[in-house]
Amino acid sequence: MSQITLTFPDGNTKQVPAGITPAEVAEGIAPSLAKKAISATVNGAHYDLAWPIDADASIAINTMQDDEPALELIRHDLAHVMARAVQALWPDVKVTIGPVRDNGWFYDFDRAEPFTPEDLGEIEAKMKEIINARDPVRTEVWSRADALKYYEEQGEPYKVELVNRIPEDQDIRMYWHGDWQDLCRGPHLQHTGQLPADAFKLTHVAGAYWLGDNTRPMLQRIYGVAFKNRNDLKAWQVMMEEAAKRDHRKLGREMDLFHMQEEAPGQVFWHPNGWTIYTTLQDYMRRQQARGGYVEVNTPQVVNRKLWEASGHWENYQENMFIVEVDEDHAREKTINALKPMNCPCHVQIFNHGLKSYRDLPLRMAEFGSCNRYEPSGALHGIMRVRGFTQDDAHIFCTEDQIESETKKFIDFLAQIYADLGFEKWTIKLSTRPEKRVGTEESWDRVEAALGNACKAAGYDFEIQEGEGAFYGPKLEFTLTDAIGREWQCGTHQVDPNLPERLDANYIGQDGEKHRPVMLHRAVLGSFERFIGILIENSEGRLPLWLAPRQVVVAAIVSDADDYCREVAAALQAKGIRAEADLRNEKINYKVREHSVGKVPYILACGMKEVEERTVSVRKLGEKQTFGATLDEIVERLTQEALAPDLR
RNA sequence: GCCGCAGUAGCUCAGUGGUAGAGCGCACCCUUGGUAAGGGUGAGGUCGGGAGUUCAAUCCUCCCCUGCGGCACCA
Repeated sequence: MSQITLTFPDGNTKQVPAGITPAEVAEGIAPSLAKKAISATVNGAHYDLAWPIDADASIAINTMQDDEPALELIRHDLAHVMARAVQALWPDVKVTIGPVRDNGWFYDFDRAEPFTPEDLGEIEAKMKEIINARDPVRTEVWSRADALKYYEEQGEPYKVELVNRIPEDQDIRMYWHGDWQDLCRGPHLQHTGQLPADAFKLTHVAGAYWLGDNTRPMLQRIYGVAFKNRNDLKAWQVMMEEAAKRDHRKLGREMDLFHMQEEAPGQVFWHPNGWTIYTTLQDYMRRQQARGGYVEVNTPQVVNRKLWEASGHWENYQENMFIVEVDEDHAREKTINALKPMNCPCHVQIFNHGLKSYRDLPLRMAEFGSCNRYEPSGALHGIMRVRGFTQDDAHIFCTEDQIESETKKFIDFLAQIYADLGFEKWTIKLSTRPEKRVGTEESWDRVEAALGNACKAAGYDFEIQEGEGAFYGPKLEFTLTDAIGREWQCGTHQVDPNLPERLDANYIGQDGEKHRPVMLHRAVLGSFERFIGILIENSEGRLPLWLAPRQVVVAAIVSDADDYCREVAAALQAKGIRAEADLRNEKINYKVREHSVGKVPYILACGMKEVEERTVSVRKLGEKQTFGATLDEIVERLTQEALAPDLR
């Protein structure tokens, strides 16, 4: 048998027979390592301990100390253990697929009856039995014909389909957990006893389409989470509770920001507090846009179908549009209109009004554009996914040569805004040409390169999302990370040569001839509704002072201080601070608690001591320690602190 | 849109085949209290909407609406 050379992480090499398995390699190093081993990393690929190595390779034996392979295997093996438990409890259930995802895994089953929460408890118990049985995990490579025959006999139609979907040149691998078997590419642990019986939890059940295709049957999906040990599971549970505390729907109620009701699904009733955040943010964006060289416009809500036909929305986007018919009784003839789902066609109308010269380009046209989209009912979520919303939208009309510099300028613009709003960490994704597309290869080459170059020029790396661009052009997506590590895609920047073509936009070039401009669709926040939701969740309602709807409450400790409290509040209000006096017949404890729960950044308490000294006792949100300040000092301090970041 | 779950006072929730309760909030009274809930009294509900079963429905059945968790969607 021929020899191969294995290279270990410490640089040592060893001659071994070809076809050796990582399990044997581990055994050769130390029997204790062989026992602890969970998998191997061979030439960078994750290997099962039972897979033979046929050629020279670098190898590292993994144990539970190695986080990434350990979690991958724990979650993946638990997916199989769960499927086995389900079939043990309900033999008629058909198994499908069960990948690792997020902090755990899911597995989809075909079962007439949905699973109940009680079922989940039973499944968990059965899984623990399986883990405790320490069943060996075995792997075998089967022929396609054998696999098909086996699954047909077993009555597992989904597995038959999966086998048929495996590419011809790929091995068909079967894994046995004890006497239960599943189709899987592996790798897996040595035996189920390596799984942590106390560090996993089945979380919920949900419907999911087979292969993610809404024309295929809906299956029952069970989600689970798993970690290396019980403490990590607990940490995850704490994290989930933290996330629940930040829920903007809950905070929106507690802070009296907005409400929604069934007569207007997917639309927001902004209360005074919430609307203050909204307008403050909008004022800030308006100043930024003015600085960024944008002109602001405003366009109609209800627009005749003819324009949507011309723009292509009628054909491609009608499902998502609110259609408005005007009846003969009211109009001379029946017309069909739609609420605008996007602003771009209207912006082209403004561009087209009057002749444009190359000297007008780039023309950056911004609108706080109120749009309505008939989003599918299941998609609605608080103020994050709504049917009526306002975008911080703009379209940059420019030449193809200007795309790169305009893109860079936009990235700089967006970076400043994200920084001002407290988001330090964000990433860029570049989506490239999809399979179905318009335009020449050469123009896609040029435009994709322009976007990439602009990112680099602005000093940012980007990740490529192959084939995820729009049919008319590539796009950049800007995703920010919030305080608890969740990601939100907000900013977008899309190159569109198509709409100017469809709506016949043109400008007169230096040569005196008509030319077609390109449009860049771009947004920084996305929508005010969603972005405010993100701001709330990111800050847990503790918005920075300049954005807080109620910035200061002046709370009277005794009623003899009422007049002074009014005076303090008035002095702050005179400086533009959103201050109010709380003169209610309540104890200071009560007032402090209520305004703390209400996330008011500053409480200024005043009793007779403060009245006599003309001071205030300052309590900052989240801090137990109070401090004293004179009236003049606190007015000066808060006036400075309450300035928007761009006005400091 | 699809699967599952839910909808009772402003909020959080309990409850029953004979039309309903708590805590918080709200109003009024007492209390003037020094940094996260002082005490008392009171008002407040077509039990999401419609239909059906029943002597009787908030409760059982069906349809619809809305919300929640996913899936799909996000030209």
